[in-house]
Amino acid sequence: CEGGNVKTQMVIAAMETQLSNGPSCNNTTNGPTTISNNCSSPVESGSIEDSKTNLIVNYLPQNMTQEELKSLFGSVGEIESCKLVRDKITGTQFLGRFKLITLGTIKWANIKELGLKLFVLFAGQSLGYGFVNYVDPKDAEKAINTLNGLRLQTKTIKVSYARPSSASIRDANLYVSGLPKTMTQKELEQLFSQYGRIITSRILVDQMTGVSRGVGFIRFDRRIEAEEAIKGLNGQKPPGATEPITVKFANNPSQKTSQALLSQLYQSPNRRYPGPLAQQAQRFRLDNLLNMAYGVKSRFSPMTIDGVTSLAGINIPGHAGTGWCIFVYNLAPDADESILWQMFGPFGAVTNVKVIRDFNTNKCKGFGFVTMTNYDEAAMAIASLNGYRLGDRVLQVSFKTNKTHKA
DNA sequence: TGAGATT
Repeated sequence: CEGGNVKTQMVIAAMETQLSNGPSCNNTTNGPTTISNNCSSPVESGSIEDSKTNLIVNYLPQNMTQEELKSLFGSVGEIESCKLVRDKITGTQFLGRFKLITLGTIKWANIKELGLKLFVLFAGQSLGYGFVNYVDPKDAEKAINTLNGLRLQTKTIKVSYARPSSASIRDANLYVSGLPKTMTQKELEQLFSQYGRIITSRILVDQMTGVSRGVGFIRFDRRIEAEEAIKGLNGQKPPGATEPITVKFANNPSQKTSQALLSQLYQSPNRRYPGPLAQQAQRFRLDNLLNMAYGVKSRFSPMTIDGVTSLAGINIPGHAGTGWCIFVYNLAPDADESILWQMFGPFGAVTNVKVIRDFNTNKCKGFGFVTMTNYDEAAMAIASLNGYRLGDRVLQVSFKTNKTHKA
């Protein structure tokens, strides 16, 4: 993770499993027969004896590794243990005959400069905080004195004693909406401070105008304080406000979006486009995700943030007004339109396909175009079909760019 | 509904 690039390690692990009572492999199932959650409860750690040696370090730079953290804090004294907290496995679910393992925070990622929107799972990436447990309490104290407030890249790290982990200090983050646009962060804190100790607060602003979006976050020290603030402030009008505010617990992003992922994957094209390739389409998605998750070298190319940013220099993908134009490269000389319909149809509405042929031989020149109506379906088709082996060829599939326009 | 404060 160097040079400020956004690294996305994995997108999702989707693992095909042979369930003992599951359908056979060539049986088309249209949906989950069983949904189960195998989330194990987190192991709580920390103890009284650690309270003078164990530190929590917040606001670490995104790309800082555990080794770097250890190196930095090791300069103060001998470290008993050190851990950078990273995104982790969040759940296991069954999707028909597929076992779906979600390995982190799943988000729609907007790649604004490319006009792309991708469904990406951020797994294994730093959550921006960590723990350092010293052997000697004196070193812990020294680390607070010398490293708290240290500037690292764009961040100012915070070093403080970690409390023994317990449920009472977890999930104390609140989402607040309906705030008056004129309300400042300080006023927001004043409003909430009556319910407990505020750790952090934030008001979201419009990126263009800098004007408040009327939405903010309040992180309390303790869960119970957050609960009391919801009771006291949800549906209430702040002083001087004309509208009531909404106060609720902030999303646990990975959980919420896992559901979105499930419905996304389960949005089976089978019903609309019956046929042998329809089943493959879903299979492609899962295989593709599996490969991305495990870094398996295979016929599929992971479509990660990195994969996209590596395309920097290519202009906004081709939106022709009538739909999203997709460039398909490395088709065989005898390829025809029907193969494009078959491959892309299962992913959604296809309005046009074209194989580019040599004028004299009438053989395919190795590439073609597909136009799809809906962005999300086009993106999913690209993510799934890029790297797909068709016969003895590995296809390259991407949004059409200006570079290929003349062809 | 952002970054990232309880492993």
